[in-house]
Amino acid sequence: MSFCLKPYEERRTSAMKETIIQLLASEFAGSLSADDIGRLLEIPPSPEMGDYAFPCFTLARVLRKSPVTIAEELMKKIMPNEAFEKITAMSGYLNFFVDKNQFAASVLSRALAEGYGRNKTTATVVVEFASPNTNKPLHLGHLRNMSIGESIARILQFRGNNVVRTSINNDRGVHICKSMLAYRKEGGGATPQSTGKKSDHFVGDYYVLFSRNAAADPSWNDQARQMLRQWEAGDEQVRELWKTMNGWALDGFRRTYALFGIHFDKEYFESDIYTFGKEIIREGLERGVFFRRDDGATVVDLEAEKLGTKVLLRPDGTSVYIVQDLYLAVLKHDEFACDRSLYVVGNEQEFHFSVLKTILKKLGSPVAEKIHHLSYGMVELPEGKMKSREGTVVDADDLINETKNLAAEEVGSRYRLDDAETGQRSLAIALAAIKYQLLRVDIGKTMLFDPKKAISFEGDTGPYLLYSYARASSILRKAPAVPSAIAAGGDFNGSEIALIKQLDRFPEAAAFAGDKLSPSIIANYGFGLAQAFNEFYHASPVIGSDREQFRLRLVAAFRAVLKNCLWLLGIEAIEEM
RNA sequence: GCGCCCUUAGCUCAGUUGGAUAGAGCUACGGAUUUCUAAUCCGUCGGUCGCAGGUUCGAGUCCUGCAGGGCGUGCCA
Repeated sequence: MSFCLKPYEERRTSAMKETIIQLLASEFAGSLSADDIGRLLEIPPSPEMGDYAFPCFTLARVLRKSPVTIAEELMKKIMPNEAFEKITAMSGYLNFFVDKNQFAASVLSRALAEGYGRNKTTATVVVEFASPNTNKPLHLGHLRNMSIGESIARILQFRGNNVVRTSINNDRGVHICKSMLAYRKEGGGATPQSTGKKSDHFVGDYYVLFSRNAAADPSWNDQARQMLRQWEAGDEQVRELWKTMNGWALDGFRRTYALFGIHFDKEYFESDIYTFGKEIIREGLERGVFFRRDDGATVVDLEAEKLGTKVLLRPDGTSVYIVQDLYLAVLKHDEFACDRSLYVVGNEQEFHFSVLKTILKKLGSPVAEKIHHLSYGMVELPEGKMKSREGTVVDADDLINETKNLAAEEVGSRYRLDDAETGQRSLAIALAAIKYQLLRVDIGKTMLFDPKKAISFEGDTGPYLLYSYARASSILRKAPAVPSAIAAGGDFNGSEIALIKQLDRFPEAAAFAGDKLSPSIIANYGFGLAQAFNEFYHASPVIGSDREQFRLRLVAAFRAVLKNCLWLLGIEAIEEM
């Protein structure tokens, strides 16, 4: 099921398209709505064929005429029209050539105005992402998750929503006890401070140590389970150790979040909420949605929904994971009065979320219709899947630091800068490279991440966008003030028109990205925009040209729109590379 | 076994919800810098859109079947 926000109050299409839609809508009053026409309108394969095209094939049946005839008749009816240079009828298509002066003036004034591409819907949306386990440091998979979560949050904000960023820390359970056990047995009192290790990596090392030991001696697994029982019984020493190590893990995560440029409005902890949800269980039993099985377990029958039978409480009365998720879903809804509640979670949990949603639905909860699993695909390496046991996991901090070092080399080979400036630029470039790489692929798809290519700074990459932005900034820095109105019209060259058309498409791209909850739409649009700019840059000198005034405005508009694209991707724009 | 997802150039990916001649980046090769940042730009090479049917004036896009791959199908989280 696709997820859509409320209808848009503001015009979401391009100026050019809107003009054509209105024109055609008055011609087809009754037979075709403005929406229908908007859907049918397309961009011809080449600019020589027109700026927009309207295919007449669907009308052929209704009007009992050939598409060719319809196109020709329409052309005669519409022309002359001051908005168009000409309109031609070609093999069943009606091709529109817009008046470039009017078009350019309209696009530039809109693109330079405040709020270009935004709208005013005011829904509240909760976006939950990151949600790490506190037993090992963040890895590449978390970086995809975090990039998606932050970008989605920003896209929704940009589209007028009130966005709340949350994370649930999975800080209890047997996997947490594993690193605790290894530390207690073999840590020898070492600390992150004493070893100089980043604290979450320090914790992760003991998780690895546990895995190694448990492989040789399976009794380690029993000891971990024993420790979990002690934890649940409130054993003071175990709780103390847990507090300390969780603190280390969380401190480390927060440093990575800060480095990566994300934050949360609210963090939840599994240890706080895992015992709750009894109220939901009681309600379900009362209503006959849940029932008690012979062995004492509390279960819900989802056979009708083809989801099997789900156990909620074990025979001993302890609850399974989904109960706390039910609780948290309701908690977030009550706490933020949200209209939507999104979960950025990997696609391996699709089944879990359909169960969660179905149970809420059976309970008659309004939350059921508001939650949406934003499922994303796994990240694979050239060698295949990442496996923590085999040590093929790409660590988040390591990746950021290595990419930053490579960016610093690139910066250093071009400019003579002090360390602080080099550090700042290379971090921005590295993050742009990583985030863009992770966001350019459709979120639903499994993606391949080649660390060697991730640090490439050429072509379809984050640094390419940054570089384009820096070039535009450089022109504007060196130029006289940008005029507030177009001084020159006249003959537009191909690179100017191509760039203007690309700018005109931004509101459509932003709206579409918001509808589909898809950062890759912004990434791909932004790349196309930067490409159009770089082509313009080579073909059209700005400063000192006889079209300087107009081109300065064009560069300023480009810079503003690209800056928004970068922001929507969670990427910081820098003025100089 | 069953359910969901994926398959487009050598590689990585787009393809605006069914429209004209399927695009980009990387790789390889060849070019562009007295001029606003060459992390750029231009050109060449590269396609049975996994396979087979179907619907349609029109299919990479929708439907069915098949093949290959991934994920799930826990009283784990």
